[in-house]
Amino acid sequence: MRKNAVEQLSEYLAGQGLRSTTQRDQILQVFISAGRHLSAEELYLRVKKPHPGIGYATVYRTLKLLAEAGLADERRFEDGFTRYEYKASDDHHDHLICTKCGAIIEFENERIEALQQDVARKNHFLVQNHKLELYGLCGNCQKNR
Amino acid sequence: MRKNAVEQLSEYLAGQGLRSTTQRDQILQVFISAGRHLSAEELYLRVKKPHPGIGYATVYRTLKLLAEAGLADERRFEDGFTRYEYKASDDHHDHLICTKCGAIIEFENERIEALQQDVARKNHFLVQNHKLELYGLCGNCQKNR
DNA sequence: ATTGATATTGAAAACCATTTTCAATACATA
DNA sequence: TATGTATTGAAAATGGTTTTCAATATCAAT
Repeated sequence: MRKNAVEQLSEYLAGQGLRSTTQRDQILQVFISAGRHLSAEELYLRVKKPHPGIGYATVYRTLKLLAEAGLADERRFEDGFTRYEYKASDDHHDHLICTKCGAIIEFENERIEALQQDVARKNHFLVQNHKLELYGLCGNCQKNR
Repeated sequence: MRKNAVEQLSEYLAGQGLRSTTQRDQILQVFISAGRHLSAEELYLRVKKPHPGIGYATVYRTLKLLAEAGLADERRFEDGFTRYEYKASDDHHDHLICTKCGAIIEFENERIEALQQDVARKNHFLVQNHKLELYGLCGNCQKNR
């Protein structure tokens, strides 16, 4: 876990006139130490164990907050619910998603990113954000089909 | 409208042991003649005018059917609902989406697609499908900000 | 420290796009 | 033309997410 993630949240909150709370800090810590691509419910279940008092709604609210604060990325794959992942300051990555077993593999590719910028430029478009997902079969699922 | 879209649907239905119905044909025709990236509700409203008897659920059901039949692509952008677009046999394209005015610009880029295949290959992954969306500001919205 | 204003919380209810249910109807095969 | 069943429309249900609301906690000012 990044040393100052909790601080980073505090700063964001202070800057917005919002308040630091123990729940927010606790949720953030569990979020960071948990695996990637968690849904709100998955995080809720993990948070419940060490902090049984925390409610469902607070987890939802905190995840949105973390996204606003730049500490999390919000992603909607095709499985019906929103997943969040902890966002290190500068890494951007995309996803390979197995349609059979649900495995999610991350990748980065600068050349693709560069070509995206070309496309945007040609269309007088200013990119703030992007999303690239390749759906298909992972190595394992190709064998065991 | 492609000459034989209705036929194409009929063939799919027959092949699956399903039935052709006037509603399905009517919805398909409105779907094709309407603009792209329609939500179920938007299509429902357009279908209502010439065919007031058709119900909401039937539009939903037919859109899923068209997707299964290969006549439509189902896409979830970040605005909360599923959008469909008529799928010509072989074109694949991706999207630039304006976060301010909601405009959707389509583009194709073979070099990006080729690089995607490279990434997949390196990860022993077999791509069935992909999705690339660039979110940002369109030319107009950059000016009028 | 104490107070006061108000942001936040947990639980339950509300939301809302989408799906399902169900009785009535329409399609396709014999 | 009759028969079995897929399909329909309307309404209810579903399910992830958001909102409501009274109780509580935070923080700035005292």
